[in-house]
Order: sequence, then structure tokens, then C-alpha cells
Amino acid sequence: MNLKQLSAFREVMLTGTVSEAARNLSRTQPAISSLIAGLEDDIGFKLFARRGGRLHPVPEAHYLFEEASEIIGRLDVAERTIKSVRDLDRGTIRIVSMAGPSVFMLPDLIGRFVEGREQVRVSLITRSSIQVQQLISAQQYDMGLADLGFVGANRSPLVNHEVMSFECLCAMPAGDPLADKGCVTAADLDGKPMATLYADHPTFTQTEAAFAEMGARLNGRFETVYFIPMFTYVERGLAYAVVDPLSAESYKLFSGGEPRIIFRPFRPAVHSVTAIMTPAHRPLSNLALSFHALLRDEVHRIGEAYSAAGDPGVTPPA
Amino acid sequence: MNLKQLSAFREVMLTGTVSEAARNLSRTQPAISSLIAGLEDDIGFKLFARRGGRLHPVPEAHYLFEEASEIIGRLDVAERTIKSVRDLDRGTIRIVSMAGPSVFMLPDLIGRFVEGREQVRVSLITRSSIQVQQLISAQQYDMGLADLGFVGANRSPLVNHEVMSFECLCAMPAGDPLADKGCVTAADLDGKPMATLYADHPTFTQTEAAFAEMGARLNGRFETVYFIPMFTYVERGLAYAVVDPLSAESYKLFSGGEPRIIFRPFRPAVHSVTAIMTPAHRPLSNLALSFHALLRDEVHRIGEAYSAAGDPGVTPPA
DNA sequence: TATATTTATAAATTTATCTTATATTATGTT
DNA sequence: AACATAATATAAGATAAATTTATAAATATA
Repeated sequence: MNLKQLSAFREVMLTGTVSEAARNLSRTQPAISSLIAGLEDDIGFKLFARRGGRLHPVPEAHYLFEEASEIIGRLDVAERTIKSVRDLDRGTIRIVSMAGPSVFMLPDLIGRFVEGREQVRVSLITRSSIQVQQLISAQQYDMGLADLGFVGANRSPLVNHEVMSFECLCAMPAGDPLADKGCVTAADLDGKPMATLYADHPTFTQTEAAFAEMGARLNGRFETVYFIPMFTYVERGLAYAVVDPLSAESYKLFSGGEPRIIFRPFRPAVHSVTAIMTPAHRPLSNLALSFHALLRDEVHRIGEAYSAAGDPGVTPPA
Repeated sequence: MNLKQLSAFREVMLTGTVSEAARNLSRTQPAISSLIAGLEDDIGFKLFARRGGRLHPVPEAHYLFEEASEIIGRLDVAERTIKSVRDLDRGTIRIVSMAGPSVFMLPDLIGRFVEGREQVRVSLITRSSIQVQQLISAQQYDMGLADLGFVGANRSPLVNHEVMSFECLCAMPAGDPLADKGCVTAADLDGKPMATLYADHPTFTQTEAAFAEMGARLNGRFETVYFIPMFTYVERGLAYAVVDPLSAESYKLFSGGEPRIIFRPFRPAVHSVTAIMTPAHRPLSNLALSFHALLRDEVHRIGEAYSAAGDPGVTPPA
């Protein structure tokens, strides 16, 4: 008893004749006849009584017809569904990210990704960079975005890290005199009020080192947990800040059309090392792979956009 | 996407390796490899990531595994069920019968038939002989048992009639002097009290004719609708009766171990013409065919048992 | 009666599946 | 590092299944 036999049988039951069934299935009549005969052979009795050169289903045939219809229908659904998975318009992606990108950048990217993919579900949670790696290595999430500065040497062997290093930027209010410089140095910010992250954040420690290197004094006036509050201080001209490109992009998304902060390259270079993490020993779904590619491209685009040119939102000085 | 592919895939998912799956399915490893490759080809993407010379299912594979398991399971159930239908231990038979046999004979026969066939359902209803033919021709029932004397020339072309003609018997109380005779004639019953069926029953009209033929007087003292009440009168020595063998058999079943009525051939012969009816243009289920054969044999057995030997329950006179 | 329609069967062909043999890759062991 | 082990992949040949073409037989229809 196989599928070919069952669908031939089903078609004969539906059409009433072998010839018509053969036409519907794009086969010849002897092919269908032989499938029916084979099916009858397999189950051990005749499904049709042959009278007047026609096939008349025996009562038992009606039971098998019901079953065959449901089985074939089920198979069709399964086939369609699995093929829609191939076409990436169905499935679930679970993402875990550090705080910064999870506020504007990732929701924006996810919004673009699910556009026109009604059946796609995306779950995004926010955790510390350390926890991001833990959750990925626990095979609980498909993708993670985290600051490798926190992870340091403790990279989990269960996690693939796609490492991207960026140079941080100096954020200042639009119209600030320093914006005229193509590049801002620690010396330029000597003693100026700064908004910084908390003490053990890699960006903060590197910024301190950069100031020390140039013999400049770091005047940490505002200390915050996330980047977003820092921008509030910068917007109002209360402070400068050294931020990574992803945070700069987040600000751009946050502020919408009229950015009141501009970004300039900062020297000595402060590096932000971000990684896209994926489970090492479990294949990603095609959908997740597709989003992974989008995320990587986006992060690279942001990195490049802010690195050389400074703030792409404002024309750099000639 | 076909069954071979799906069950190979299922087995690989269950065992974790192609080689083990091949062993379980009694195939070689390349056969399974090729089925998996074919399946992946059909659905358009890889179900397994090849790493370390092993297959690691992608997340989508788990969905297909669930579906494949259910489809295969469903097919197995259908196959088992249809084969149990073949073995006649599952199914339904709908029987319609005239009153006489439906009281004891058919229930007894049905009881024997369903013995050891837990899944077999039998429905038996009682209708007039005319209605029996109508219900069979309406394709509503699988089998009918009716007196053709009522149907006469109005045989439906939609019904197959298996006709059986019997000679009726004279019923008398055990110990009656007439029992000493090997054969009872209408003349023997001249003027004796008789229990008869209602006026237009074929057996009654023929009995009247038999008495007339021998110039005997028919003293119809009790008139009943069914045979069973007649036996009550006969048992108490209040009347004689002329009954067909099926009714005689019913009495035997009804009275159990100690029959208080004996039967003798009656002359001139009164014929009871019974027919087993089946739908002409619809095949019977194998189960119904099987019961049909049993019923035919039983009716023949009864006809033969009562015809020549008279009452088989009591030793006929030497 | 002639014609058309339907199913069944036989032979030949094509397609699918399976096996054997072998290559390749990864893993563990000495 | 060399070797053995175990897994998958691939190619070629063999076998089995499905399909088509051709044809016969039975039945219904004009």
C-alpha cells in the first residue's frame, strides 16, 4: 500500500471510471488499472466489483476512500508548509541582544525583515553581553548581538562569533565648534564635561586610556547605564560623549528627521568590538540564516558609514 | 515527496545516523542517503547540515518529522483497519427480515456469526415481506429475508432473489394420535380445530386450497398474525396448524430443550417460498457476503431437515 | 448491427530504487 | 604522526516498479 496506489484509487472513486481518473492524473488508463490491481493485491480483497465493464466500489472501499483522502490531504499540507519554509515566509527567529541595539536598531531591522512575511515570528529579548553568550551557548536562541569587550577571553566554544570591530565616535551638539574639525582628539575634550557609561564598560575604560595617552583630563560629569540617556545630555549641550557607531545609528533612528547631534571620528581610537553570535553545534533555520545575513550587512554598513566619513547625517567639512 | 522518502527521513531523525536508519529499514546506507537527498531536492532545501561527517537536522526538519510521523502512523492504521475488514472481523451488516425468522432464527444465527468478532456490528429490523423488498431495492439494507408469496409477480429488478421453496408441515402436540402417521393429510384434519394465519397470507390461502382439494372442512378456530402465538394453541392441544419449516425451527429454538410440539409432512403440499434478497446493483461487503453464505446454508439445512424426515427433534415412526 | 467506450492484459520501455564498490571526511587510538 | 574506525557521498551496475503502446474483450449506445 503506497501513495501512488492511494491517489489513483482516490481519483477512481471520485471520477467513477479508471479512464477519467487516468486523464486527471495525466497517466494512461492501464497505469491506473495496474495501480488499482496492485492495491487490491496488497490489501487482500477487491475494492471494486467489475460489472458491465465498469468498476463499482464495494462498501469497504468507502472507508479506504475517506482515509486515503485525509492522508493525501495531510501530505499536501505538509508539503506546502515545508516549501513555504524554504521560501522563508514562515518560521520563528529568537534573538537576544545587548541593550543598545535592542532599542531602535534591531526593532527597525526586524520590522523591515518581517515586511510581507505574515507567518514569520520574531522574538527579541535584551540581556547583558555576558548573558547573550550564555543564552546562545545554551542553544536557547538563534542569534545574539553582544559587546565582545565584556566577554574578553571567555569565549564559549559552543558559540560562533562573527567579530566586527568599530572605532568609536565623538558625539557633540549640532553647531558645536568642534564639529568643524574632521577629527576630534582627547586633547580637544580636555576638561570638557563628558557623559560616560558606567566604570567597567569597555568603551569607558578605553576612553579613559585614550585621555591618559594624550595627557588630557577626563571630566566625567554624567554617568549612565545605556547610551540613550547620554544623548539627552549631548543634545542639550551639557556634555560630549564617546560612543560606538551602533549607538550613533540608534540615535539617528530615535531622533528621526532632524538630528541635533553630530558625530566625528575620535582619536586616539577607542574600539568597540561587537559580535554576532550563533549556536556552534546546531544548524540555523534558513529563516534565521536569512536574518543573520541582513543583520551582518546592516552592522557593516553602519560601521563603514560612521568610520571614515564621520557623521553621515551631516555633511562633513570639506 | 513520497512515502519512501518520508519514512527514510523519519528513521534518520529517530536514529540520528543514516547508517543506523538503513539497518532498521533493511536497506543499505547509500539507499537511504539517496532518498534523503531526493527529499531535500524535492522540498528545495537541506534538512540536515553536514558537519563532521554527520547529519544534523535543521530546525525545519523537526516540523517535517512531526508531520511525517503522523502521516506514516495514519497510513499504518488505515492499512491495518482495511486488512481487518478483509479478515471479516470488522464492519457492519444491515438485515431486514419478515417477522417469523427475525424472532429466534436470525438472532441465533447472528449471535453465532459475531462470536469472536468484536468489531462487527449487525442491525436487524423486522418488516413485512413487501417492505423487505422495498428496503433492499432502496439500497438501504444489505440483506433481506422475505416470503415471496407476498411479492408474487412484483419482483423488483433492483433486487437479487435467491429463491428457496419448502413444503409446510403439520404441527401437533406431542403425543397426538396423528403423530403416528408418517404424513398428515388435509383429510386427517377434517373439521379439527386449526390455528391459522390471517386470511391473505400465502400459507393460509394454500392451506385452504389443500383442504378444498381433499374435500375436507377447514375449521379455523384461532387466527393470528404471527406463527409464535399459533404454537401456544398447538402446545396446549387446542389446535393443529400448518407451518413452514423456518417457523418450525423458530419454535425449536424458542422451546429450548423439551419440544412439546412435533411436526409431520402435510399433504397436499403447501409451499412456502422464501427468498434471500440482496441489492442487485451494489456489491455486498465481504462481511455481508460471508453472512449471506451462512444464512443460505442455514435456511437450506432447515428446509432439508424438516422436509423428508418430518420433525427431526422427535424420532419419526419406523 | 455498427460504433464508441471502458477495462484488462501483454510486451516493451522508461524511471526509480537498491546494492556493491569506493572515495572522502572526521574522530579517536596507539 | 600514523593508523584504525565509523560515518556520509558518489558512481556504476542490477533489480524492481511504473508507465506507455498496442490490443483484446465486454458492454452500452446510436
